[in-house]
Amino acid sequence: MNLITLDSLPQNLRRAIVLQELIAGQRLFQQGDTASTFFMIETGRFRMIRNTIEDTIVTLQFAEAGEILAEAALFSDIYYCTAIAEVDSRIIGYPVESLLSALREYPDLAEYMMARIVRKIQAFQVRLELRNIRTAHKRVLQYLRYLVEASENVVTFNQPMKDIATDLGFTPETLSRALARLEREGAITRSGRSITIHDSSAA
Amino acid sequence: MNLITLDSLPQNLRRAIVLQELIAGQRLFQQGDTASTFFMIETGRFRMIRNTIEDTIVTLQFAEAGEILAEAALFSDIYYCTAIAEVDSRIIGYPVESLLSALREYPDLAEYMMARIVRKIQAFQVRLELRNIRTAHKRVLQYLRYLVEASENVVTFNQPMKDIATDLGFTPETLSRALARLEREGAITRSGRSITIHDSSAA
DNA sequence: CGCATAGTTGACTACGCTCAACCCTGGTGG
DNA sequence: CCACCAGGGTTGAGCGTAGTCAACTATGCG
Repeated sequence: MNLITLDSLPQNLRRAIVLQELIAGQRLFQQGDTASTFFMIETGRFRMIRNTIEDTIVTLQFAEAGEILAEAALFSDIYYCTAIAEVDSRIIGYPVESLLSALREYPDLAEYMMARIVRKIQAFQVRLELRNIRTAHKRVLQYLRYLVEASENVVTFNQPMKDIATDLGFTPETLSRALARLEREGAITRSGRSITIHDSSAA
Repeated sequence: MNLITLDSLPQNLRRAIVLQELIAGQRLFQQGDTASTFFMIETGRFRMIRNTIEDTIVTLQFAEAGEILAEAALFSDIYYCTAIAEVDSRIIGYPVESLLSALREYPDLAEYMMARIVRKIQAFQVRLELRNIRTAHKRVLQYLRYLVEASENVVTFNQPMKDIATDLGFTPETLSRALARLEREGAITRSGRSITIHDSSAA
């Protein structure tokens, strides 16, 4: 949980931050609202959605504990998407003006923030790369490979598989079939909410 | 062309930058190389590719003049993808150490850089949102709407349509059919490399 | 003029989506 | 303790649409 620990923050910023608890289903901010706060998730999970043309709602991403939220708010005056708590969650809010001035004053903080944002770009790049894999079972396998990340070959999900499916750009049915196929072919084995990958080669 | 103009840069950074010319097809850097330089495109266009499992090569994105390249190099020791010049191009290279120390010293520069990176995140988000639109002609139409951006309803392409197709995640054939359908249905009209959109409503 | 490449169009295939039924689990209340 | 219910997950059948392969045209360049 790679947060900026509270006591390492500059005084004036520390005084400005706002802690907030949300229950499942509650909205942190809404698309179109004036953007005055930057967030970091302490516990829980958020779903970022966006209503596009012809009132279809798309899920842009899920943000887990430790991730930053609404980095665009730093340089924009409105939120361009809506954040909904998927489960009970706790977040830290940084008023944009306070944060910006702190970033000017404390190069360490600025560099840390930059690194966080860059990492977020990479996460998007990975997701886009996955979308280029058309066949379901291959995309799913590669997704799992990214998740295990050289640690153990086991990945455990703490969210419903249907959310994994939307994250992958599939319907729950397709994901289910893909996992079944991967298991049948011996690439993975499942037990409960955990999946172990047998061939975790390739980056 | 929103570059950091050379004479507004701090002295030591200005001395460190490296200008480089590449001809079409030349590689700026390669996946796996040690990452020591951050780039900004002055003129031209680059294709970022990545070889993934089973030697399939995917195109992550195209980067145009004015865009930044390899922002991940700032906080990583190797490049995670390969950049190839699509056309003859000119780039500015900033050695990572020089740039990082300049960012610490000059808050304006740091804030500017952060804004650039955040904008890049938003670009990825848009692209991911587009990928959630399954039917080709709808995705293409929405893509065009993002491009026109409230200016005139005309967008002119300076790159082959097959590259637009890969950017959209389609084959050239599918893009061609989608454009033909949109024109047939009266949503757009084409003439040469320009497309005018008649119904540019919706965000 | 000839060649290479991009774009278009057609026919067929393949794979993910949709809709539907069914199973299984966990939680609730009688 | 069991009956019931709701939701997630699985499986099946059929459909729709993008991919694939191929042929053809158009354009630009040597």
